[in-house]
Amino acid sequence: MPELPEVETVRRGLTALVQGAQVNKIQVPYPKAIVSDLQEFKTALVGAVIEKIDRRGKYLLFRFSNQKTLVSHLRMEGQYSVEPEGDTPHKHTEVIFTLADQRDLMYNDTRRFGRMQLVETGTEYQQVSGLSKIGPEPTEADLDVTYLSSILAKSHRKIKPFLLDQANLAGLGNIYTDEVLWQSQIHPETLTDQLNESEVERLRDNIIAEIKRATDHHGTTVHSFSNVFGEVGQFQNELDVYGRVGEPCRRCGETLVKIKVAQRGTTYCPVCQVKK
DNA sequence: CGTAATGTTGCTGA
DNA sequence: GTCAGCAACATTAC
Repeated sequence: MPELPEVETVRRGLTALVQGAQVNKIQVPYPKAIVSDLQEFKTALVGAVIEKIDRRGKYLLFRFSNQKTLVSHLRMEGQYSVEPEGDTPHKHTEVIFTLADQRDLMYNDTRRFGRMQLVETGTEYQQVSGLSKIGPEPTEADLDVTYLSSILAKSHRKIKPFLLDQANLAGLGNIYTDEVLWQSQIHPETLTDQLNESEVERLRDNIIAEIKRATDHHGTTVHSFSNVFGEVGQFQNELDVYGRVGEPCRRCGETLVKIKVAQRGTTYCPVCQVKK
């Protein structure tokens, strides 16, 4: 479930808890979670200090003192937690970083889809496939309206899969895409080259505002998301369409419907969001 | 039991 | 080259 606001919430929690901590020992009960060489992963990180935790799109970037960067993607249900050293791992604990201050940083993943990759700091944009062609962050500073307008015009896809494609812009997943399209009054199957100038501007502004608002609410918890403190998000109370199929549209009162677009469940208002 | 679920990658064929 | 569709990854919940 983690989209950009959830990953950013995790990043902030990790920063508060483990920035500056040194790794003493690493256990990997689920080796498939490590995409890069497992031995190298362990030997390089033991003794290293977590200097900083960055984020790009839905990727977490742990910056270590020895010029190594641990790239971590939570995919569907990856979670970090910090426990006293030696606490029993959870059923789905995949990686345990024992810290020099007698705590364990655990990575848990019920779906086992999340992946980690260790790279030389600075090479992550070449080394990590998802980062090599990632689009701009959905922020006022980075998501330029001219850029967005130009790639929309060049594409012949439906707007929903276009927005989910991290190469176009980073950070949106199924939930916020449905929300932003409802706010912008755009049908999810609208072809991107059919959007007019004012629709593009509206879409951009809504994307930026929605991601910021969801981050301010510490993300959305619909199935399992919680931050490193085990706390759920607050934004699920603010959702207008996602998870509200059969309920009335908050704008016009019409019953919201759910369809499949590019194999993804998609909820929208058939009155407010009309196909061209 | 069948189906769907939040993400990403890679393949196939049009 | 572009795009849609599908499978795969592995598990849980309804």
